[in-house]
Amino acid sequence: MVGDCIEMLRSLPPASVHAIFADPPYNLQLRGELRRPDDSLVDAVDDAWDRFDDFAAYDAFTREWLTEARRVLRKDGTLWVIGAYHNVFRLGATVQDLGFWILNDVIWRKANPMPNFRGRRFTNAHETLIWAARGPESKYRFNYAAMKALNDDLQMRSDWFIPLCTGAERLRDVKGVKVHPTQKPEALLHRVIMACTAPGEVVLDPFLGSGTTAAVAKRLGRRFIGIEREPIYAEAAKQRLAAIEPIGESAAQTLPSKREQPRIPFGVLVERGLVPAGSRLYDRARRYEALVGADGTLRCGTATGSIHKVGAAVQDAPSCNGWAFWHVLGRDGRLRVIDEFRTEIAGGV
Amino acid sequence: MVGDCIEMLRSLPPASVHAIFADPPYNLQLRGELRRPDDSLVDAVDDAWDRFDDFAAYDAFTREWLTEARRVLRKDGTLWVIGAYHNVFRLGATVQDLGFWILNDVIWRKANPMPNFRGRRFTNAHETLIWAARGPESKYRFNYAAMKALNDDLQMRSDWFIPLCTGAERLRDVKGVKVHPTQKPEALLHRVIMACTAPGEVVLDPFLGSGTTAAVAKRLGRRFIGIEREPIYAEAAKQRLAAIEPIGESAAQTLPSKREQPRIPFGVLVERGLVPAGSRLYDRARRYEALVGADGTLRCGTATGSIHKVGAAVQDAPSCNGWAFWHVLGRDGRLRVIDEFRTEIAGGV
DNA sequence: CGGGACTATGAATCTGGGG
DNA sequence: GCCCCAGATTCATAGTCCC
Repeated sequence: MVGDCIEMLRSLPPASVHAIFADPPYNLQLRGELRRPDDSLVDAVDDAWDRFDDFAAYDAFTREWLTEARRVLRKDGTLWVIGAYHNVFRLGATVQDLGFWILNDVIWRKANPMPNFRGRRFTNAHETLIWAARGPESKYRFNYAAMKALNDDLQMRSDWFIPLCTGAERLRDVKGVKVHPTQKPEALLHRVIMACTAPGEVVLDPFLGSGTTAAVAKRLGRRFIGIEREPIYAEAAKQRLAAIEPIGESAAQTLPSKREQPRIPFGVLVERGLVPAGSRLYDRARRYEALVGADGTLRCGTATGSIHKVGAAVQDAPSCNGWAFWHVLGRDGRLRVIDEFRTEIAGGV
Repeated sequence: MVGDCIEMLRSLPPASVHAIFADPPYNLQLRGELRRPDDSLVDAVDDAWDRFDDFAAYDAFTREWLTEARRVLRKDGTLWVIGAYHNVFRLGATVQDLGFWILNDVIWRKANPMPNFRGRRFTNAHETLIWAARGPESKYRFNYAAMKALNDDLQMRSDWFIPLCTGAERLRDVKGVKVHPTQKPEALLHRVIMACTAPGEVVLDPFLGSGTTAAVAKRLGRRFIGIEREPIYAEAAKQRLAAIEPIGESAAQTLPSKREQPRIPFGVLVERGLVPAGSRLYDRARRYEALVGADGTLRCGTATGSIHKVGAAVQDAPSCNGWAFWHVLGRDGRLRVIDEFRTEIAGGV
């Protein structure tokens, strides 16, 4: 969509998108007035009013588009906002004020940042992303297993090391001039979209710019909505998108976590004779021995109940994952954890 | 000084300190107990000093102490504030509202953060520091050369990799219980104080806690003022300080900073398009063919998982180095082992 | 004394589905 | 909306103990 971000957002139905990625401008034009860029503040007078005015206008704009974004976001959807120290604190505070629930702040560590030429500050080598659910109680999606897989089977951390967008990926006009001043790298959006969406879900970018969000969403088999006010950027994004081929559906899937897999009650193993009623289960150290009941319950001393309940009871622990705690004793004398039987019949229940 | 931060600040003369380091309460909002997967209980920060009724109360408190801090700060002085996503956006916005001029936000990347035990978010692996001058026109001190020297003659970046405060540095009582829940590492304060002060200048910490700021300031030959409300913490800091010897003025203190391992997950090659999602990998004999998923996993027959796990599964082997096992098929029909792509990535991850 | 096994712990807004 | 309960979930260090 080409047009003003807030107007376009208002035209979208409520609770309709699964994820929002927003890269708002920080020296933006408000209602036709051109705001001064930061370095034009040459006035030596320490004029606090003036500064407050600027911040207030920016905050009002932020509040307005974030309010609409929240309306458009599904209950279980999440919001990503990216910014730098000039604006990210105000963004984050407004995100919280509007009722979003921050899940993480994520640091994009730039592999190749621009050095600080005057030697008066630290090299500004990162930007900050805020990841938030619609509210504190939201059942948001987080593709934990996929993120872990993406990071060589270690939990993904909140600091991401990703190069700037350069080379062939950077959109340039016929003269070789870059089309957009702050084109985001596709690798960044790849991680964002893989983290919190499934194939076919809808990703919205209210400040589309050169179209990185839409490009990555399309390639990963997600649907997308992009809003951009400047026709030049919108046209560049359109052309860019036309050349993108989605990867196959299988490759676009996120590794399902155990929680998403079909649940198999222990009783099914008993019914099918994989763990027969009347047989015995043991913990790893063979300190405890439990009798398998025909109804899928265990008995161990005075404790009776589910594999989890009895596992917790014998250990005097608050809870226990019985699938990982209990074992079957094989004929070779080796213990086999009962969780393995579940995967054997994962085909159907 | 032992006493309320705001009252004590009011008692200090205006424009009298060169640098302020502040680690205010984070206003964590924890809802219940949290257990590790092994059922052990996480020791939460549930102290009364960290509880506020709502954002408005926290903001009012922030505004009050920052106002006094600004009054006490010299015109050429700078302010450091540290926080996490719970509070840092509100802190930063207030810093700006009061007229401070943000110079950098700096990321403390934790070498050994606590994992996310429930797998519902990214590992919270960093905290944010805000570095600000008193105003836009301030002639603040930045020891550029010292920072560059501290960083192997490269400009110091805005992301700092520093371990948590553990081991002998961590203050403990006679029972071995940590004295303060959030003691900051001396390495962090070393860099802060070295960056923006000269020997003999005054460093103020309005939330002294266990006294890290004062300890490092004393060792580096800076004068210091510490304010702490809790007598227990104040007493611990006092004892800690008594044992500190200032280093000689000419001493070239080098940090025992640990080099970080440039580990490159396979998923990064996928994100960056070096091995695109949806493409195929082969073993050397081309007996097996695997599909590359967008999350950096492979799919080959029924096997799904990391390059190592799938490599092991197809060979029916206990383990496998996927970097050496899998290859990309080039246009010339030649196989290229994926390990070669790792070396193409500059820097680290 | 070295190495391996085992344990402890760190600013944490840490579950979800069915009845 | 509330209650109940199945069951999913951890990484880097430092310290201790034992062989």
